[in-house]
Amino acid sequence: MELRLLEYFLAVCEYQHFTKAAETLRISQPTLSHQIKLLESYVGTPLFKRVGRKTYITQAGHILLGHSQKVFYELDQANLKIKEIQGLKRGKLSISCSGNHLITPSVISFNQKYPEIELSIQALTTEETITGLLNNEVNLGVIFDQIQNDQIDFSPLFMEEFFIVVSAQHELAQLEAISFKELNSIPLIFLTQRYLIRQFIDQLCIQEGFSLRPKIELNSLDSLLEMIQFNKFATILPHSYLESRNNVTIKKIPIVNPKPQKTIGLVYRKNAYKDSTMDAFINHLLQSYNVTFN
Amino acid sequence: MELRLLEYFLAVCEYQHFTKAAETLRISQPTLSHQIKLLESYVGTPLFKRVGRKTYITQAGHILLGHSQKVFYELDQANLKIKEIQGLKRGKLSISCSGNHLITPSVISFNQKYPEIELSIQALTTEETITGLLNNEVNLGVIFDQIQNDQIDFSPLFMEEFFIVVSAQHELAQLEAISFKELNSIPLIFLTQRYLIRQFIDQLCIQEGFSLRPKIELNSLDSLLEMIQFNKFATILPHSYLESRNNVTIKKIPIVNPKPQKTIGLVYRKNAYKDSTMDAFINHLLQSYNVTFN
DNA sequence: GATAACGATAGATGCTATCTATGATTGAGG
DNA sequence: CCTCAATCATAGATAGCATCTATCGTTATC
Repeated sequence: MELRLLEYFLAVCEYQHFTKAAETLRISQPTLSHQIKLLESYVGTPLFKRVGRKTYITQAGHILLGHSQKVFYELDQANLKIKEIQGLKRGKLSISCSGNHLITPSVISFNQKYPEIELSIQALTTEETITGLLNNEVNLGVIFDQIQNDQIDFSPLFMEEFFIVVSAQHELAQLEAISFKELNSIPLIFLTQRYLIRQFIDQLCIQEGFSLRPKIELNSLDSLLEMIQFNKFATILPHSYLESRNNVTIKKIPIVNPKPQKTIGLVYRKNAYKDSTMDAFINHLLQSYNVTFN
Repeated sequence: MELRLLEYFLAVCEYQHFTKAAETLRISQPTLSHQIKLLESYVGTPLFKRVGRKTYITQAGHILLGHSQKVFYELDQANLKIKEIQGLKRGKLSISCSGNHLITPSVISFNQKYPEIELSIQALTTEETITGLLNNEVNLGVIFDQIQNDQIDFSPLFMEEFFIVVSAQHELAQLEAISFKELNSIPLIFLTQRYLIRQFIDQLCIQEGFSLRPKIELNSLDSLLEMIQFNKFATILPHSYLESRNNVTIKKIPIVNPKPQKTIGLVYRKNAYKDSTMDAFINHLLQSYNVTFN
């Protein structure tokens, strides 16, 4: 049975008159009669009582009428909601990032602009983000670069710089800058090797001819920051994270020669259809960091 | 947009696989691809994300999925209810009769047999019943005969006999029978001339050479019965009514020579489609009165 | 790098919704 | 009682579209 038949049916119900209904439907009266007959054969019972010049709806007709109206209501609703998505009045987006701090400001401004769009943000490792993207569990990722996967598109957002971080009472607190090599002799706490930040710094150390030996390894930036407060250790943290935790009791010291920095970028599935929700968020992020966007 | 497209869409959603969906739908894969594309052009946005060998549902697809399921639910419900009507598990019937007493026993037994069918019964004059039938406000009527309307079908149910009725203390209370002519000399109360019973008796009187002059005219059988209790008057009432008001304080006396009687019959619109509800009630009535039914 | 899996595309075909013309029935008016 | 207009049903022709088979392009997998 087809929707067209139900449309015809509703028109006949409205006018209780085949000829008038056919006119409004812009079809010929024989066609309408024929199609209603077809519908009646589908439901197995007459829907109208044709007596003389008048047409009445039968019991079965009344029942079908009610449910047909609901059918069209559902279709209208679906249409409306889809249009809302296209107009950014509705939507969902699942974002994965290597540290919430990377996108927190953008997320807030995006939500102010499009308050009806639901954002789900989770901090995951770069690896987890990629598998999430490939399994379609995640729409977007924000990660450090170095991705070599031809399924994934990468767009640079900004350059992340890494600082030595100590408490204000630490012996190094007054230094203007620290050269990279000095890391070899400073008592450090740092992230575990699962983290791309750690891997990145480790690699730089090898290039500089030594290897990093943190006194303590932890698996969250927040834990590192907390440990710093005991005045004993230094650690290395990304600039954007320090911005998000504007903490006066700590001191950040630039590292020089070489300056460790890394591109932060947006990743999503290559060739994937970007619905308007995703498109809007991507553009918003690029705009936030003054990246030219297409 | 057609329901077929939604069926195809649901199948693809279920399997997330065009070829498998096409197989269960018993159509070819190219047809399915083509039809889904058509649906996507109708809703104005992709419903599936085809990436490599895998197929994912888009946001818009999810929305359409939910509403499509509701659409099919509504259609199922309509179908179910219509089938229930045909199986007499559901239904409505509007009945008009010249006195509820004519069908009370049948109505009760019908309700016991088909408790889910709603009956609306109203006592109206024969004339009102006929216009009700013609205006489609009433499905069935039970009336005294004499109907001359080629729009209406008449099926006899039983023969109604009319009795002289007096209180047990009335001076005529002991008579075995009264001849029709004696009505001329008995102080009577009777229905107004709007009633077919009255018209019928009036006509018989004229045939017998006199005219009826009731001392009081009333417009309900119950009022007549009440008046009788004052021992002063006699009245004429139909047998079926007296059966329904089994009142020991009154006495019914047969009228003879001629015996006034009248066929009670079932009326409904000629050529009208009789749905199963109506058919069941008609057959039930005919059976109740041992009339052969077709 | 060959192969299998899978969806998209192209062109042919058959079903069916649609049309016009006409018939049948009904109701209103002279 | 007859005629005419209104209304829905029927019949046959036609055109549009869903469907098919054959084939291509791309993507994983061994």
